[in-house]
Amino acid sequence: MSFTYEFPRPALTVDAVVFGFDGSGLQILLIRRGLEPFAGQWALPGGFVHAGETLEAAVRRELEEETSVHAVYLEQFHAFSAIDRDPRERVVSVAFWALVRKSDHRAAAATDAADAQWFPITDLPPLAFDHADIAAAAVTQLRERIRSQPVGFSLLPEKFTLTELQTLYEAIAGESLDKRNFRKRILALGFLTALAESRSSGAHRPAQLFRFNLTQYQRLVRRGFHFDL
Amino acid sequence: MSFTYEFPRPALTVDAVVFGFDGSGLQILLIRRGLEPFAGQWALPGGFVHAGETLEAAVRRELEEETSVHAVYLEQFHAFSAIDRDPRERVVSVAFWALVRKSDHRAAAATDAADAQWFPITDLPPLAFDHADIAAAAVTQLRERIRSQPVGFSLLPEKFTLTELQTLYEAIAGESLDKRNFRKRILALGFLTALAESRSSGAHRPAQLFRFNLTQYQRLVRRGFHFDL
DNA sequence: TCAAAAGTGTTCTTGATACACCCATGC
DNA sequence: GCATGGGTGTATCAAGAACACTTTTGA
Repeated sequence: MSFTYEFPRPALTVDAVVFGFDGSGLQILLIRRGLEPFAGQWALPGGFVHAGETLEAAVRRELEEETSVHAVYLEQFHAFSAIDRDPRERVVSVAFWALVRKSDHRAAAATDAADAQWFPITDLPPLAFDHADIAAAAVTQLRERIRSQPVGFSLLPEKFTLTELQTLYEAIAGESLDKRNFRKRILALGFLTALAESRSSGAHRPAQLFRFNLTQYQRLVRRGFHFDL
Repeated sequence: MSFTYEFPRPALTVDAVVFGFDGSGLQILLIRRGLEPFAGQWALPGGFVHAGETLEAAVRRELEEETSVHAVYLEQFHAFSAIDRDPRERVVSVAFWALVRKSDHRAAAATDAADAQWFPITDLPPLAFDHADIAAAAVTQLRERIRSQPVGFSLLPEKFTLTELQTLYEAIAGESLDKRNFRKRILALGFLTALAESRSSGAHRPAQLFRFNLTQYQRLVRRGFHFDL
């Protein structure tokens, strides 16, 4: 089956910058390319958009095929269209960033099949195509987004401690925060629910567990609520 | 000349939501479609992306061809990919929003060639395709953006009064602002330069003119400055 | 009993808000 | 001299920043 067109069309792909959190730093999921160009190099997961699927469906499919991770949160952020970004032909790529709960995904966490691997954002290998630019843009977006949207929770387990949450925010912001002020502010927002449980992890006082209360958050938003940390 | 591909490819277009300001309200530039589908209906300017041009180049070309306006500011904001958004074939469109100085463009202001026309954002006609969604998304983005980026100045003449600037901010935010507080805040940001001139417009005290000082703004940004009105 | 992380309040400073009158001009 | 929009200051309040010690547990 082949298709004929009047004018040459740019091909359309999607690429995903998948973020994970290992308890101390932010990471990105990369795959090792098998084929030329850039064979053997690390790249973002992604691929061509099929004619019958939306961009988001294409990203989800590619993520499933190439890395078997399930993104909790997925958001489109920019289309990259430099003329020579792919040496083979003209390709425009719509980039997404995604958040994954590594804790939920034993499979994803263990995607050490040598062809998919997590890398700390502070220490990425050389990337194929313009993927380094795409990854950098995604990090910038995530940094901005976390200040005003409750996206961070998609990187943590359902139940988490305030210290874990703070560590995550510090990893994304790239600066350390005052413990008392962080707790005051985040609790004052009113969409964290304290659970009856706590979790002990070593020779010290166990930590109170919390979860993100989505319905409460949505109720606040409907009342015109918005925050800026 | 025709081109053959292995798999059907979604076509790629760009669409532009062009904002202008008439001194009292925000407006969007629309064109009347000549061809089916949606012949005779209003639509956003835009069209197919050629193989040798970036997305931004494609928008600028289409804007020039269809409306002869020159966008001072142009920013990509979202790719729209619903399967059936174009009844003819599969089309993915990358949408941009653009800011135009109507005051500079006698031509653009006079694009009343019946096939391109300004409409107040509060009173848009029915639009072709999913263009109403695209326009709504652009307005949302502009509202958010103006709070933390000095984009508004691209809608005003180079020289403007603080009252004009305030009226613009009020039109975008959709709420009225306190005159003294607005002036205090906007001047405290430190990137407006007071000119030696003033402008009189009727039987009252003439207004001081200002201009946006781009180099000063960039200097501030380099020092980590950011604002949130 | 010691080490290690969890948890907690107050003071001070800064920025946001609310608010009312005089000024310069053209008619 | 009057109507019209331009221009200015202060007092109050709320939110953010700085800062150090006690608690609970396991080893």
